[in-house]
Amino acid sequence: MRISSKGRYGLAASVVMAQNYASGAYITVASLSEQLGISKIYLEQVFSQLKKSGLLHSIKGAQGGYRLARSPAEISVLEILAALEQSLFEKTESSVQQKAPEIEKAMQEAVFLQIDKSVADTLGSISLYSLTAKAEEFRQDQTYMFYI
Amino acid sequence: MRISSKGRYGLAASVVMAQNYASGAYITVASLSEQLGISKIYLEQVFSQLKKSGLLHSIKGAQGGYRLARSPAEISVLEILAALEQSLFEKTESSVQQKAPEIEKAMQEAVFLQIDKSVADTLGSISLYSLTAKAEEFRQDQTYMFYI
DNA sequence: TTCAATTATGATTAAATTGATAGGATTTCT
DNA sequence: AGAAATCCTATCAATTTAATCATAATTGAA
Repeated sequence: MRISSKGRYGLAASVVMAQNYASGAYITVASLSEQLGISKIYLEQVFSQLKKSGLLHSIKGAQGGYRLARSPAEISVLEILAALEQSLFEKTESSVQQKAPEIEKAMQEAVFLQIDKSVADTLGSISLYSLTAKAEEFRQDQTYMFYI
Repeated sequence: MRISSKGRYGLAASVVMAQNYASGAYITVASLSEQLGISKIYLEQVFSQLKKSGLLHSIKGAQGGYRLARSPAEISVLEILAALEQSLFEKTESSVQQKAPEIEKAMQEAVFLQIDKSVADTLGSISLYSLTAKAEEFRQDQTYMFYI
């Protein structure tokens, strides 16, 4: 399934935020942008949305930046993507309501509702913590491969 | 999750095709278009794709039309939507491969692959037959409500 | 108190996708 | 021959997405 750039960038940036969470430091968009190779002004918009959704806390001005509002273990990938991917979570609208309402109802109940449930279930069960832990594993594997 | 018009139309039309499968008749796009209140020329495109995917069989010319290539019990909603919704089944592309390959890998494995799996699982387990049966239930409920 | 660093916000642009229409070519039954 | 269909390709408008730009507001520190 296609996840938009906004979602992918937001997710990747959230992992870096999680890696820095323990330190309590506030991270600037500029440093994330460089670290991940993402346009800074675009990432600003992404962070603005994440903040609006209550996932980030920010401090303005010099020495300011962003910080996760909660611990990575208490943030699910569902929340992050829901804040950024409209189309992934909006309800599928009606198509043949007028002339064939019984088909419309059946599709809604048997198909669209089920997809939404399973996606929400799947994403809701992945914490930002576990995602970050997995990235950490990969990082170490890579280091080994590099030095052998 | 947003399912495009193509997907919704194709699914609804497939239900009608399933309702007619037992009769062995070939159904025209024109009649489906009227029955469902969908633009005929648009539905033609939808059917062209469904045919290309092997879900429909067609006969050209006068008295021609379309027919399901297999019985509704042997067709899953997954196959129908896969034929019509590119974005639902294309792999999510890379975002931060260059600068943070370990985060990219973790997202792919822990998030994107899992969503794809659960969607495919869910949709693969719904047959066109069961969807049609559900529509039939709703139709009967409606009839009762109408005459009481 | 000024300056630089930073978030915050809204407008703008360009490209891609989607939804729909149009026209005609081809096939086949009567 | 003519009508009824599928088939094919091009086009258009609207929407969404990705990215940029400009600028306001806030704040720490020299």
